[in-house]
Amino acid sequence: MASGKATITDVAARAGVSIKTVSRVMNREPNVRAGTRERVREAATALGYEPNPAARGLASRRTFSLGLLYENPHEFGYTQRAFEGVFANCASAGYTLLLLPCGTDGGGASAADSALHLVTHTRVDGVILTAPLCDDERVLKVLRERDTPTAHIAPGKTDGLSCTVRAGDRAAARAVTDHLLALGHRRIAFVKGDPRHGASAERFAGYREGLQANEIALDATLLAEGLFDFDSGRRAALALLNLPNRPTAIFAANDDMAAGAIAAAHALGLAVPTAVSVAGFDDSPIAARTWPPLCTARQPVFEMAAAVTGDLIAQLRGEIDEPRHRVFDCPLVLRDSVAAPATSLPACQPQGA
Amino acid sequence: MASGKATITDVAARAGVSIKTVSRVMNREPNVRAGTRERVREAATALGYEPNPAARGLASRRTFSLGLLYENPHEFGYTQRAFEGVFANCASAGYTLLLLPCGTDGGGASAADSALHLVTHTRVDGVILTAPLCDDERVLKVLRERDTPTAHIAPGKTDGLSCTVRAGDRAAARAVTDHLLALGHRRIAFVKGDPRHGASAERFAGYREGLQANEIALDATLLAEGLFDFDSGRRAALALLNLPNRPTAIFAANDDMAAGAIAAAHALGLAVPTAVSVAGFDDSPIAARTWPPLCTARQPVFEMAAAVTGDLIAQLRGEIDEPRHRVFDCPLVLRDSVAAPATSLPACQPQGA
DNA sequence: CGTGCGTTTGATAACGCTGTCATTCCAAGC
DNA sequence: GCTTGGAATGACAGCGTTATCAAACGCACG
Repeated sequence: MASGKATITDVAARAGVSIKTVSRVMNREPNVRAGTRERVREAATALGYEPNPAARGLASRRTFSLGLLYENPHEFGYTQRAFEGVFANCASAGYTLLLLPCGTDGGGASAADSALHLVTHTRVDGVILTAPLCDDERVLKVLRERDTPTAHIAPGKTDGLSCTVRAGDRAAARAVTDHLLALGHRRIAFVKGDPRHGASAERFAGYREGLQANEIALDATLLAEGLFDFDSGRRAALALLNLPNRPTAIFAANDDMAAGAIAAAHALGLAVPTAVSVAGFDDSPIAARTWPPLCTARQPVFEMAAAVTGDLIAQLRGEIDEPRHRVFDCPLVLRDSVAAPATSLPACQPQGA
Repeated sequence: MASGKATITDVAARAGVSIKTVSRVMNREPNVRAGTRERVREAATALGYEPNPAARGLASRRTFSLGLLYENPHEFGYTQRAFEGVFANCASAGYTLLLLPCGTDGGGASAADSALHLVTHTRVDGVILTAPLCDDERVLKVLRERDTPTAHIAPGKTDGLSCTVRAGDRAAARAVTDHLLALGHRRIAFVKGDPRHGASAERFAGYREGLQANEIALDATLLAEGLFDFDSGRRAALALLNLPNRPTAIFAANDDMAAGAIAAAHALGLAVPTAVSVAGFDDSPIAARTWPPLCTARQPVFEMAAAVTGDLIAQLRGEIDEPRHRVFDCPLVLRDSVAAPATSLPACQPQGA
C-alpha cells in the first residue's frame, strides 16, 4: 500500500506494541508470542513497511552486504557465472551484493589498493575473493587488518581462517590427460595457466601425473606458458604446432586458451581433431562455441560460488566455528575437439561425441 | 594509522573544530576557511578516518549507491563489459555498485518482482537498467512508484524521464549490409534478435534500408528469428544454409548468433567465408574467438555504460535538469568471416583483413 | 567607533533502527 | 493464595552522521 514511507514506529502504533517488538519480529528473534508476531506481520504488510537498511546498519554495526572482489578477468564467462552463484545465495539470505572490480589495468593502483579503498568505503560484512586475488598477500593483509571475514574461490593455499572452495583441478586434469592417453596420444602438449592462479600448478600436476602413470617422460619442448587468455593460448599453440615433431594433442589449462589453440590450428590449416586434438578446462561458455566444440572438464562455478557464499554467511551468523573447505569435482565433458591421433586411426569427423 | 575506528568526533577533537565543520570538509561544502579545511584534512588522514556510510545514509537519506539491474543475459561478455563501464564511473564519483540480477529462469518471480524486491530492500539512490528490462513496463512502474531515478542502457523507447544511452544500431546495421552489398552479395540472410530488445528492430531496419537503397527486394525466405543466443543463431543458420537457393551471406543481429551461424556452416561443411560470409554485431569477446574471426560492428558498451552512469549521477546531484539521451556510433570491424561471394571472386583465404 | 552584512563556525536535534536492561506477564510448584 | 523463574515486552540510550538554525566573526562603511 504505502510505499517505503512507513517506519518502525508506524508499524508499532498500528500493531499496538513497542518498536522493540516490531524489531524482534522483523529480525525473526525468538521470544515473541505467536499472536503478537502475527499482528505485527499484518501491520507491517498493511503499511508496506521495509526496514531502513541504513538505520539498521548504524544501530547493529552490520551492513548485510557482501563484496565480491575480482580482477578484470581474462576468461569471459567465468566471472559472470561466479556472480550468479554468489548472488543466488546472497539474495536468499537477505544479503546485498556489492561489486568490487579490482582494476590492475588502470593507472597505478594495484589490486590491494583497490581492495582497501573499496572495503573502507563500503563497509561490507564480508568479502568474497576470486583467484588470483585470494592469493595476493597484500589484499589479504588489508582485509585481516580490518577484521573483514573472507571467502575464497579457487585459492592456491588457505590462510586457515577463511572458507574456501576449489575445484578438484589435479584429478580432473589427470582425467583429461588419461582420456587423451587412452585414445592413443603419446605426444601431448600442455599449455600452462597464469602462474598467479593456484589452479595452474594443480592442473599441470594432474597432467604430469597422467604421463607418469603411463610411463611417458615429460618432454619440455611440449610445454608452453600461457596466461589463461585466448591470445596466449593461440600463440603457445602456434609455436607447438610448428615444432619439427609436433604434438598430436594439446591440453590447455583452460578453455579460453584451448579456443586459441583451435584458432591456431585452423590458421595453420590443421584440422581439429583429425590432425591435432585440443582439450581445455572449465566448460566455460566458449567451450560450446568453438568449432569443433571443446572437450573439457566441467568446473561447476555457479555451484562453487553459491556454496562458499553460503559458508561465509553461516560464518558471519556464527552458525559455524571452523571455516569450511570444499572441493568440487570437475567431470570430463567429451566433445569433438578430441579424437584418436591420425597415426592410429583413420581421420574421420565424429558427429555428436 | 588507526584502521576504521575513528569517528567524526575524533577528527573534530584533533582538528579543534566542531563535527559539523568536519562534515563540511568531508563533503566538500563551500564556506570553510582554507586553513581550517587543511587542519581537518590532516586530522582525518592521521586518524585514518572514513565516514560511516550507514550513518551518512541515515542522516542524509541517501545511500550513495546505485543498482545495476540486468536479466540473465544470453550473450556472454556484453553484461560484464557493461558492469565495468558502470563501475568505473561509480567509483570515481564515490558511489557504490550493487548487483541486481533479475532471474527470469528461477521459479515464478518475474523480473518486475525481482526488481521490486531488490529495490525495496536495498534503497539505492538510482538504478541502471539494461535491455530488455528498460522496456519492461512493470519494472518501470515499480521504480516510478518509488521515485527511483533510472538510467537506461539500450532501451527501445524512452519514458522522457530517464537518461538513456543506445547504440546507433540502425546506421551500423546499414553499414554492415552496405559492406556485404559492396562485396557483391545479393542474397543476404538476416537473423533477427530477441524481439524484447529495442535494438533488434533497429538492426533489422538498418538491414532493410541497405537492401532498399540497392533496390534489392526483401526476400522473406532469407529472414530468420533468433533470440540473441548462440543456439538460436546456429539453428537459424542451419535452416538458411539448407535452403535450395542458399544465401551467400548471413548477417546475424549479434555476435553470439553469428558464432552459431559459423558453427552451422562448419557443421554443413561450408567454408567461411569462401562458401558463405557471416557478419555479426557488437564486437563482443566471442567475435575475436571464432574461426574465422567475425566481421561485426563494434558497440562501445563500456563507454556507453560509463556515460549513462555519469549522467545518472549528475541527475542525482541535480547538476542537470533534463535527462540526457546519448547515441554511440558502432564502427564497422572488418574481419575474415566476410569476403566477396564465390561466384564473383575466386575463393581465397585473406589473412589479416 | 558603531553598524550592517556576508562568511565561517558550532550546538543540537533529528535520522530509524538495535542493544541493554528493567519490567510485566504467566504458569508451575509449594 | 503466594512465590518463583523464565518468557514476553517495553523504555530508553545510543549508533555516527547530516540538517537546521543561531551565534560569532570579520570586514567595509558611515
